Amino acid sequence: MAGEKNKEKLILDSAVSLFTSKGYLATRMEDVAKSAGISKGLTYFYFKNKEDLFMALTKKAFDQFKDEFRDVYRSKGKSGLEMLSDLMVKIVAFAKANQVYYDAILNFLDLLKKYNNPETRKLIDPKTMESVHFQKLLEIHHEPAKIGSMMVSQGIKDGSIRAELQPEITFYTVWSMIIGYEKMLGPIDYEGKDLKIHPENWEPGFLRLMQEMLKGTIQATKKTTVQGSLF
Amino acid sequence: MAGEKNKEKLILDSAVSLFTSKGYLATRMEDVAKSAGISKGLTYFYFKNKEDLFMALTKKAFDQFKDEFRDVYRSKGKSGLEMLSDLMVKIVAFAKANQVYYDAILNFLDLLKKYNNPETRKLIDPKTMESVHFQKLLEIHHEPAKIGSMMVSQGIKDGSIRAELQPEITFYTVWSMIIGYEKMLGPIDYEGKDLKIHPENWEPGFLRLMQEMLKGTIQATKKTTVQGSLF
Amino acid sequence: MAGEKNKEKLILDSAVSLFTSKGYLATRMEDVAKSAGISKGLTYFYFKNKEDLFMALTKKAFDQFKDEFRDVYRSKGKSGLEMLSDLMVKIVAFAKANQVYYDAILNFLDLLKKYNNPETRKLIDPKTMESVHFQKLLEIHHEPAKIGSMMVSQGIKDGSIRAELQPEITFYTVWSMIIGYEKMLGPIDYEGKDLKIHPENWEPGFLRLMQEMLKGTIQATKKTTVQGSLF
Amino acid sequence: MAGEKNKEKLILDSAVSLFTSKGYLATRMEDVAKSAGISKGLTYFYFKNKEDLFMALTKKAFDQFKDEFRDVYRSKGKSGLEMLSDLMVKIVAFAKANQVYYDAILNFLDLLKKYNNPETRKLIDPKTMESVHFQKLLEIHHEPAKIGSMMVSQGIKDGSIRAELQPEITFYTVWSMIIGYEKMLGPIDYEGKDLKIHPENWEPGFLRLMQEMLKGTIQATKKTTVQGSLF
DNA sequence: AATGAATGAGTCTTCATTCAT
DNA sequence: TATGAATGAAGACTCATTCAT
Repeated sequence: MAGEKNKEKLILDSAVSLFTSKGYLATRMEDVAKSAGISKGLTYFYFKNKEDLFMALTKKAFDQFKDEFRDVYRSKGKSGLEMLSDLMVKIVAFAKANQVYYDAILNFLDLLKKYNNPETRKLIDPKTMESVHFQKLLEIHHEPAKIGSMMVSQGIKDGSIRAELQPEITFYTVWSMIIGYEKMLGPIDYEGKDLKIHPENWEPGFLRLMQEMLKGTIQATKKTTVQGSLF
Repeated sequence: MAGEKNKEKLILDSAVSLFTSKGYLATRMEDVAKSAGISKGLTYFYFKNKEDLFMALTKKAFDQFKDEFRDVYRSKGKSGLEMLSDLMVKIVAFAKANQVYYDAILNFLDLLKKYNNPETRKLIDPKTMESVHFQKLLEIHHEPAKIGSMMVSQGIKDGSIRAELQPEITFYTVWSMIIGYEKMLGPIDYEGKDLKIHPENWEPGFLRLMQEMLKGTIQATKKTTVQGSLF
Repeated sequence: MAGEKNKEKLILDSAVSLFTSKGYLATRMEDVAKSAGISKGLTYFYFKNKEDLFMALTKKAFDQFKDEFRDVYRSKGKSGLEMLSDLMVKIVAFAKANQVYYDAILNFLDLLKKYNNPETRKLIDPKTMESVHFQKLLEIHHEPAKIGSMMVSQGIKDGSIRAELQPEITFYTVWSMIIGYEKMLGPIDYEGKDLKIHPENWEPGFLRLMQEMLKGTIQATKKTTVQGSLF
Repeated sequence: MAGEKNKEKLILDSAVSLFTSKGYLATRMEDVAKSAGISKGLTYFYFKNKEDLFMALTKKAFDQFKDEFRDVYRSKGKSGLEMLSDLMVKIVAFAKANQVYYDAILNFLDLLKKYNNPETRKLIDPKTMESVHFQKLLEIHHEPAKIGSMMVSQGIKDGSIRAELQPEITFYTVWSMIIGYEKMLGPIDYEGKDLKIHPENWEPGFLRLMQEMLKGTIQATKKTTVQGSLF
């Protein structure tokens, strides 16, 4: 159709779509090609192999993820805590709206853990290691976190976040909480016999804990609450 | 004879060992059989298929996970917060010592998320759905969380944890933080240009945040700290 | 049909048949399997890969080749020169009757040349190097030559071959001549404008040269000629 | 311009270089193009396909091979046997210095054998048959042999080679011996348990046999030996 | 003459799973 | 229970070749 512009993007988009509906493993390169309206061979012209394609997708995921961070950081007239709260909302929304991207990011974090441990580095697929996009990711993956940390710094400066907190550590803690939260949605959604927890019940509690963790002195008066719903 | 149950255990142990060293995908059923010293065919006598084997492994992981919870809960003379703190240490240690089990548990949480969403339930491998062990897991997976919640209740009762916290929600929040923490160890280990964070730096901050989240009134005087190192 | 005895042999025979009619490259593993009446997978059960199958075939070729040598060497009442002459006839006949085997042997000689040169050894397909049959061939390939050399020794002892000749060197020279002869049949068969050479013309001259090369003192009287036609 | 023929030569040279280092099969047309500094498409402008390129290369090999023959034949003041001896040295040197060319020549001889046999002619790749260069080769391939035969005739005339030998037959026999010699270098290099033969040992014996095969009456007095080393 | 994106037939290879014994 | 030969669907990847520009 109208998609003659960028073959690379076309392939990537097809991959996202197919990974979403069938999963990475169940998606064959030929499916991707067909869905993109091109030949199988051309897919290999643009991406060295399936892993490389997935790493390219992951790279795109990180870029987009970073954009979300940037958008929040650029918003005027917000305190650091408000930005951080907004960011949390955005991240959760991003995870919901772009499952494949979000999973790709989490998968990359796992890769990173293996990569950083000499013992486990060899477990990483050589194809992955050789991917240019993987190498690029190694360079840029911390960028979102960097922006997130800047939000915390901002919060400390404007008094919305406790002064004694260390920006990077604080941001990573928040992010890790969100990641855990996302993972936890599985069991939380479960209708156990004795344990009746639903996201709707968890949400406010989770949020309150998080905010109290961060709140600085100003908060007592201004009484900031998260804008929009996290969930 | 007494041999049956042993064979099953033998297979499972072999699987754990191989999944650890090569990963689930790279491990072939034949490898498992060979490592267990039995024939390929017999593996299929004890486990319907590879997915079923993995679900059995996951079940075992949950059992062992639950034992850790129980052990902590049984310890005498500890406040709720102390138990929770001990539990955190135990979980992190468990994750480190039993990577495959821990990954299996996280994988099950992902499955659960898909399972609970009618839209995504169909993405679950039919082999998984048919597994007896998967069905069993659906019944018992909340047990660890149940014990964890009891610790929070205990903490509220003994004043070590804020009274206004809801036990289940609080426990899941704590657990989700630990899960996120684990996931985050990948990027945290990274030596970025501007962002110099290492697990050793993150640890204390993460812990403090967590404890302050929970601390009740007693704490001011008793000054509880986590026993042992989380990491 | 009746071929239920030895699958390995069945596959090998199918391979020979197909390599003969289509060539090694043009023959797909699936063809071999189909021709053998088995599944593609089973072919890989018996042979690691296509190269391995080819090396197994080469091994068989050498075995059979060696048998020809042994048969000649065992023949009673023959002088060394007569045995050597018989052998030449046999080799040429073998080459004609078992083209694939003969080509496999020549191919192995090429491999050997590469293998013995550290500079070119890396040009050998890793699959070939890893083949058990290739390793076996490295051990046994000289056996035919050993028997051939024994024939020369015999000839020197019985006076049918010049005493000053060195057995191994002489045998290898003879064998190399046969190999060259075989290779040369291509152009010799050609109807050039100026050069009218046909195998029938070449044959006697080639033979005479060869025999004169070897003849000892006894020959003058006994007037031995090659039994049967070389060609 | 003068560029056309240069491009063709450029491609051919690149092909030789790559075939030498990686082999024909492992060399992709794209590699050849890249190495020649041109586009893949242009390669197909100059050569119909990969086979055609290889046949062009073979043609060049024959031309160069023939030049070697001519050079020897032109040398003044040499007897026929001396020329033939010189030629042998040259051929072996050529094989060593231009492996790809030499292999291409041998490959052509195999093709010729198939071509001359109606049964096997159909086994030749149609691409090869259609190649202009292959057709040309059919016409000119005997030229080196023609010159070689003239050397033998010369030797017979000047008494350095036995009068009873037939020139063509004799030359082909000599050539075939050299071909066989080359092929045999593989196993000869092998350190067998019982068979300790090395090229250095084989050389003199091989040469002596060859010379005695040819020597005429004059030789007894003149005592010609091969000039330079064959190996 | 020259480019290089695009094609797609062609093949090897893997491995979970079955089943006759 | 136990074996392991046998199956066959599935899929990644290559590369000679074409052709619009």
